Amino acid sequence: MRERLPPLVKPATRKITLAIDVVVLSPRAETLAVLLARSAPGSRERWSLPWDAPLPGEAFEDAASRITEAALGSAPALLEQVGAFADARRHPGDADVSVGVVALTPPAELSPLASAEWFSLSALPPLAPRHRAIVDRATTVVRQRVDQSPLAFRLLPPTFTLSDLQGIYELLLGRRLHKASFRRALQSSYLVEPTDEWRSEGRGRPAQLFRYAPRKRRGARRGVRFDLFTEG
Amino acid sequence: MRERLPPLVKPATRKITLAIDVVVLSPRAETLAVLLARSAPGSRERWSLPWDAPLPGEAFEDAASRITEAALGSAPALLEQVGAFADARRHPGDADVSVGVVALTPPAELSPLASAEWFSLSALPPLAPRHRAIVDRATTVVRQRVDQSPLAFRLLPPTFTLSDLQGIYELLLGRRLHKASFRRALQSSYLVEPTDEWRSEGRGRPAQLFRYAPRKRRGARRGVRFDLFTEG
DNA sequence: TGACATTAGTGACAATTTGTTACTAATTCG
DNA sequence: CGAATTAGTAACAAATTGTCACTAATGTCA
Repeated sequence: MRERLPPLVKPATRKITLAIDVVVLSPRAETLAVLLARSAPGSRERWSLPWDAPLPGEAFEDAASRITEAALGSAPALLEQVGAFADARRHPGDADVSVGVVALTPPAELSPLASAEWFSLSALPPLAPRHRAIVDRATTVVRQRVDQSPLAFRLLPPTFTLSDLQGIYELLLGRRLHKASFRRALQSSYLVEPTDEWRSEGRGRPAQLFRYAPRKRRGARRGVRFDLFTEG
Repeated sequence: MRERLPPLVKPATRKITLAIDVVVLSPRAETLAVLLARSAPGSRERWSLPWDAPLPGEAFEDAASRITEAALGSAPALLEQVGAFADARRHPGDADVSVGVVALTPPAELSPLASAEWFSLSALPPLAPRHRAIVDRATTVVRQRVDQSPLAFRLLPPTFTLSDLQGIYELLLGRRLHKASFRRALQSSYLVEPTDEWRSEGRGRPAQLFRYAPRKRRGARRGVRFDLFTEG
């Protein structure tokens, strides 16, 4: 019904190519690992993040889930967008713009598909510059969100010991935590509940298994922390 | 020199349109205000976020700065990307994908350009659904970053009183803060330094003016806070 | 002029949270 | 069996944070 008038602001006329690039993270052998896909022969780098163009009408998260499944064999436990990337840095498929997504998945019993392999975050092979930037951004985002969202629980099986959980936090934060303090904080957060199962892991006292089961909490309401530039 | 071989993974072939949509925020009359641009006659909504397609080769931040300047008359003090948006929600220019950017600017003495106007965040006019989503995301991002990055200082003039600063934090956090605690925390953060100027603001004791001048700090190294789902 | 309202800035103490030590418990290994 | 190993916790010390009550410097107005 409404008339078509020339807009004051010019509409977006330029067409560009878009890729979804996924950083799949999983704990593996005491470190965080990234899933990389073998590149086509003749590519400049031998490995790349799993990526693809979104299908028409497909949401970013759906595309990221599909891409992860194609490389890993199963869907990830959590997806989160980490931003759009368009700097001059080269993309393996020469996409003009990339949307970076981080995917978390618990340690897999199964291997990834033949064309993909896990690499420790601290020992990545050469990647296309834009992929390198997306990996860096993804790890930063994960570290920042670790105590505002239940990320850590997505990197564990449905039941886990408190030592397992602490290990994930140490992996993500990159530093050791104190056992008693960690458990006390967890206690007062009402995020987990005990199951009646115990797991005997080789030697030492068996550990009780817990599950992620967040309950209502009295809001904390603290003052400002000015956690600016926390270095060292 | 390297040969061109057909890649295993299909390259991104589909072309799409891209817009940069900017949420310009500024404190205004005791609340946070957003800068909106008057829409072209015949548009479905009368107001929209300032937006445009990026120029060829132009970085997101540069585009956002240019777009802000076109609506506000001056460049913003800080820009931060808040993510890519591609859900079915309608964009005023029918862009397939939007990159949302939040821009912060101190309270302006000057009015924005004739085609733009400030609206309180709590009383926005109807916006295209995708713009609405970008505004919501931008405010969430700003609230989350407020104590990890010097956002608050970008919403103030170069010199300001500690009461001004506390007011910005209260605006951003949406709750009152305690004066003595706020100042003590600020003290130990080494983020501001006093000038030798004082400002008399109507009645009451004059306040000393400070400037943002972050200095080195011993890293805090706290344990995990599990600040999950802090509600109420 | 001088009381008082108003805003800035701070000292001191209480309440709470966090860091740490040192213990007890339950298991495997030899 | 005792030593080694991992889980789990009590108790205290140290640090941080919440709060109150105060002092300071101005404008207002009878």
